[in-house]
Amino acid sequence: MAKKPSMGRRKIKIAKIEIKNHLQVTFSKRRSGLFKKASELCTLCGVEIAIVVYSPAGKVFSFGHPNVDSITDQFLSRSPPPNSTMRHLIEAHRNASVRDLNSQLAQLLSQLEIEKKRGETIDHKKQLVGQRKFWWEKPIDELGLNALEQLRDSMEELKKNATDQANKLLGEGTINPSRFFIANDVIGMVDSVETNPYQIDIGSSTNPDHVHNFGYGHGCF
Amino acid sequence: MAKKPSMGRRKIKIAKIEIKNHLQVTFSKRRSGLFKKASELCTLCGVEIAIVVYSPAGKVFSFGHPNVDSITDQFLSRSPPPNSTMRHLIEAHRNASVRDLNSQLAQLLSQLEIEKKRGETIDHKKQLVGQRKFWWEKPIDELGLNALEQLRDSMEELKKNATDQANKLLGEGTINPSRFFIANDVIGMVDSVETNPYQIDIGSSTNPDHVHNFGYGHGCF
DNA sequence: ATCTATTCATAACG
DNA sequence: TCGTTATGAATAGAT
Repeated sequence: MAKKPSMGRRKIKIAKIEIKNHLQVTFSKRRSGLFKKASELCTLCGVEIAIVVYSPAGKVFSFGHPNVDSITDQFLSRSPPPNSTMRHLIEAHRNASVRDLNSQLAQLLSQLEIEKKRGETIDHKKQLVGQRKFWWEKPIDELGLNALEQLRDSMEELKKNATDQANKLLGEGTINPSRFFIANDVIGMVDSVETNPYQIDIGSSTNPDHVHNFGYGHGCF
Repeated sequence: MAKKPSMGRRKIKIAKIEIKNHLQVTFSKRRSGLFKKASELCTLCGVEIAIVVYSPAGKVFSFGHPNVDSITDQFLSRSPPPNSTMRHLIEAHRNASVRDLNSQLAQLLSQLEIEKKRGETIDHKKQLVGQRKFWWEKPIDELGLNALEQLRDSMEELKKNATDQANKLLGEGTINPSRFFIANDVIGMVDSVETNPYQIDIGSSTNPDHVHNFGYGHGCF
């Protein structure tokens, strides 16, 4: 056999791939590569990372990692608003217990409100500058916020009770977080929510070191 | 010059680097590498990506969308994908077990992160333009708000499903479900939230003046 | 930060 | 999607 000429890797220009099939392959490969790099960075440097990718098809792929040993707060003093909250949320999430999902959700929603307000502010500026009136704006704003608040409240209550009840049904005298979500040293990857050929192994994180198995599945922070 | 025998790259074990100096260098290098990869993936496949990294020093590094230039505009003018995300989330919620609530929360978190990034991008753009130049670019301005509202709607649905499920669970118990979920304006006493310093006023709805039911929160969601 | 030898990632193909 | 191969890229270690 004279030839096995796989042209091997060839240089490509970084521009949008047009051939759909090709694009799909590349996306898949590079996504894996990216997540792998991220996981390595996590392990090597003990940092916290969150990655979210929206595929062209609208699917969502995400990667997250807990393992936060080094959390200083040089940042806290600098940018107090959303990020610190975020960091807190993530950090807290890693120790999530069933009952705490409640408060975490609350925080999330609070954050949402903040973001929403930011958006409203933008709209408001638009008013000042342009010819936009505020006839529809205010009603909608109030509506949205109010709805949001109610939603938040209800959800908190709901989730609290739901989780409590669920725990009872599951026969948990003592809430043991790790039983459900925790895998502190496990790098979690959340694949697009539906197709999950693989299952994440939550319980047996026997070897924290060699966790390259970001089991495609619901990940934990 | 006779020789420059750098040992060249050597294989390393993927485990936490202890030598701080070394770690810092590696972190820096790999972080940029990661971001570059992300950028390429953005360009090649036209996807949206958000990366947040909390360095061991507590610093925050983030990578938004694409590389600010090429794909940003194109993406911002398009309808945001969050829809499908939430759809999946909601769908997944049907089979939600307590355990899955965790991953869903993670998804929401990620979603929020995206929104925040988007907002920052918008703000940044406004600055560059001079605060009042392109207000006609409504699509861009409204995108964040719109996405947020979609999120809100989706969460309502999520809650609805959650409620159903919770009621189902409670239906097997002795407690009357309606006591917990049927009255949004009567709740107000969520206690598992105060543990968090960043928790904003949970809006216990104790203020009658603010409780308008704009059609969003009647009874259950 | 720069350089080099190597390892790692991956484009094209089956 | 998965495996193979040759090549392009990233980067560990030292300067």
